[in-house]
Amino acid sequence: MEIEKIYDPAAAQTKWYRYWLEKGFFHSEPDSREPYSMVMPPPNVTGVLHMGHVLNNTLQDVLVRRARMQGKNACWVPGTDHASIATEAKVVAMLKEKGIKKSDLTREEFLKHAWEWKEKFGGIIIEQLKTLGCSCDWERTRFTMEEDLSASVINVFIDLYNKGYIYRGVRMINWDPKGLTAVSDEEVIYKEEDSRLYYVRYQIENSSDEWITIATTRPETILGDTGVCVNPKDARYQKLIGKHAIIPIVNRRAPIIADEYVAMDFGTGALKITPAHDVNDYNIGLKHGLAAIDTIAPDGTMSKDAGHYIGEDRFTVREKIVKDLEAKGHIVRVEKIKNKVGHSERTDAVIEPKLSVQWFLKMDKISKPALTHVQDGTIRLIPEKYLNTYRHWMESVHDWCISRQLWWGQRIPAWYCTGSGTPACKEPVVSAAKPAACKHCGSANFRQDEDVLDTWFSSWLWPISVFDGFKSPGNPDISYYYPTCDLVTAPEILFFWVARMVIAGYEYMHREPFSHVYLTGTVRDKIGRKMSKSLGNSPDPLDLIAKYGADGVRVGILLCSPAGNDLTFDESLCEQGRNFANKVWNAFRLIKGWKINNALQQTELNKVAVEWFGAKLNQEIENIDGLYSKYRISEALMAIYKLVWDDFCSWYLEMIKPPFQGGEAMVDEATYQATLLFLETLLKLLHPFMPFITEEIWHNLKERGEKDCIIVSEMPKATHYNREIIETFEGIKIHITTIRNIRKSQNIPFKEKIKLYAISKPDPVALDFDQIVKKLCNADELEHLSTDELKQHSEEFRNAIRFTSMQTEFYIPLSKSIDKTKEKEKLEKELEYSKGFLKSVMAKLANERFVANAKPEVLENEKNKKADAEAKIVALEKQLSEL
RNA sequence: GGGAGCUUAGCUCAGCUGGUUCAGAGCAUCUGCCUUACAAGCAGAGGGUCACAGGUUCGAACCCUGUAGCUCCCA
Repeated sequence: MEIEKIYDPAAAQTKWYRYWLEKGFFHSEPDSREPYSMVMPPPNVTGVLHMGHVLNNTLQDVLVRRARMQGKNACWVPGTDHASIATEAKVVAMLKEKGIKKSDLTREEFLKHAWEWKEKFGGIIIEQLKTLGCSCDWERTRFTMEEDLSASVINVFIDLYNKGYIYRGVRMINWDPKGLTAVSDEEVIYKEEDSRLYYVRYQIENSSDEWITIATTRPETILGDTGVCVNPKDARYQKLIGKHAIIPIVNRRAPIIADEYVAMDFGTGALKITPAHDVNDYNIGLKHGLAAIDTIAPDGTMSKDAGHYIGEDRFTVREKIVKDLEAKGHIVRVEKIKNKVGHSERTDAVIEPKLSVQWFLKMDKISKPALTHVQDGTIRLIPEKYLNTYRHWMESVHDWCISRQLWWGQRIPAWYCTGSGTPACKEPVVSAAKPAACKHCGSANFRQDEDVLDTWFSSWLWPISVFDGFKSPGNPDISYYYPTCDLVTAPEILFFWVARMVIAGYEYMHREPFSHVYLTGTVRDKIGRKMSKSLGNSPDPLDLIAKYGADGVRVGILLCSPAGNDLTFDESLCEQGRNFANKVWNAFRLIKGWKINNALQQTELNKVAVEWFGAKLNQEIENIDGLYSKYRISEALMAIYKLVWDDFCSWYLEMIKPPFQGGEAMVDEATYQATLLFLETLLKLLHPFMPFITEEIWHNLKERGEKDCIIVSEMPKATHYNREIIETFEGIKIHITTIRNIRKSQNIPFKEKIKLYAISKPDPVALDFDQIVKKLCNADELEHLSTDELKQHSEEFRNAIRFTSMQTEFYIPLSKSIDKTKEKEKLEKELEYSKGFLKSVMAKLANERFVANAKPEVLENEKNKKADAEAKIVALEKQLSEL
């Protein structure tokens, strides 16, 4: 059977993914083995696969496949997140296209549309992950809004409310006028923008021409001003403190107060106070008892309370009010300024600070264990540099605003009595079901809180809820899989999600939810921009997979992803991955083409080659294990890459490659079996990174039983190995490279056989490699001569090229005369370098303080360097004189 | 405004306790090869004032101080 010269990944991908699923290799049930569990950061139901997911999920798949092969009971739980704001926005947009307005629908009708949307599009990303090769336990796929998980969310809310952690209060919140919802602090993105700073003068009450000038970037908020504040130390305003200013347009009298908060050097040093629309103003207002007038409606237009420009958008009003103020002589001047403006992460609308009644989770007490257990190493952040950031946040954590003015999500289980009622009836009743009767007035009429909970309020329970830890505490799954082992996620959501999962883990399981948090970098394009849909600078992963194969894409993304560092992704990396797959394929093709000849004895050459690669393989397994333990995944991949390509293909296979004779390549049994075992070992090491091609070759190598798959094979472990042979071969490699170099510089074609003579004290281990040197240098002879014997060859060596490699002198007799000038130049250059090197070593050794202070090993080393350099100089000088 | 981090070859990055694992890897580049596994390949080679300026030290990519540029987080 002819094997294709170029590996075609497409067929193998569908074939093996289906096979793995059929055999249930991804599925896990608790048993006596050590568990390895991991929860997938649930992607949004609105999402389609992007490069960030590719990176994140490839890493997880590598970890989980390796764990599975190490004999652990591996369980990777996938799922999706309902993403309140994003999904609701999508559904609203979809309805709008159909000509339906959300406001025309009842809550139930809207939710029906939302669920339909979710059923239709919500699974896309999950299917895409399969293309990538993710070995998730799909039977355990969860969704944050499914019935059980929603029940857990509601119960946790009630529990925390009863514990006194959840409260309802009026707070300054970040209002998204486009999404018509509150968003958390973490969902506000500050962008630097070109703005204007308007200097506006307010007349002092009862004065004819006395003014105070304030500076503001938001003149439209003047309508809500209830005070003017100056620094108490500011000499300019001493006489005004305690007086009143008249707010223009609205003609409201507002007290001039003094507070340390005001910076004297910003603007005019006088600050207008709008308690309803600025968080700092709000705090000052509270302190000084100023009224808060809410002048901006939820949709970002001026409200009735503004009294002017009612119903007009805040940005239109900004232009208008400036004109009106100017007309009335209030504008003193206008400056250009750069300031940071908050935008909604979801809708990009400019955030409006707004007073609002919201639900909050008190964070001070509940978050304590989440800090201590990250600091004490129970939970390890990788890379560690995030510890600082984490601590900083946890030490200054704010209460978490958990209500959202949306319909898509878990509705807050709070009920308000609508009976005639006493004032006490206004207090909400928190319970999963509608209360039977009001405790205060006996009414049976209640309305439920309109708001839903923040999506993170459900995903923070994820590592517990996916194992039904709330629904049935202590069930076999939760007892076996919790705490999970690794969590792989992006640093952007360290606080949104990771920290909160830790909090929930300690609150409800009294244990960490995971022991390691691997934080990936951000995927950026070639010029350093974050890859995003809006920029259109992200390739479609599915296109990449079609072009380079899933294995190629996996290798491509991992090659450039050191933990926690951003990665600049370039398509050429996938090409490199594809090329590597092809290399592996061809190594297999070569070996597969050999015929075993039982009449053949294993040659000395093959025996040495097998011995060397066996040692090298074990050394690298040890190395790779070390890299994994430090979560240096891309380095582990590179180590395997080099092991396969350089050591196995370029060195080992070239050593043992049998010649073609009579159309067949014959190899002895022992070498063949050893090589096969090496290849299998390499495939296993490679499997977590390149699952498809390794499984394909695995089954092509020999007939396998139904369940004899590489995915469940045993990961190779390092055994004791011969370090000496590796070291010796490193020297031999240098000889070979030097000889190849000489060939090239002398224009000796590789096909032409050469004779080699070496003058050295033969090293028994090195001698074993003689056959290999001959083969790889295409020499038909390699003779070791003593200095005396050398003399006998003097005639023959008259026209020989002579060179030194690692203190061994070599001679290659040539048929034609050699190019002496070129050779001389090269030797002189080398001599010059060696002399310079010796000089630097001598200088060190002549330095008394160095000799006195340096460690003995270091000193010894310098002495060796000196001896080596001196010997080399002698040899080079001799060669030069002979030329 | 406050904090954290980064700057090493053309590109992306390693570089642990200051000293032979110290200036490295992969890619790209250049040169020669269509050699019976692979041109998606083989064999070689050339690339760096370790951001800059000081300091500590016998010795600095590594430690200290300052400067510049970049990134992220928080307000």
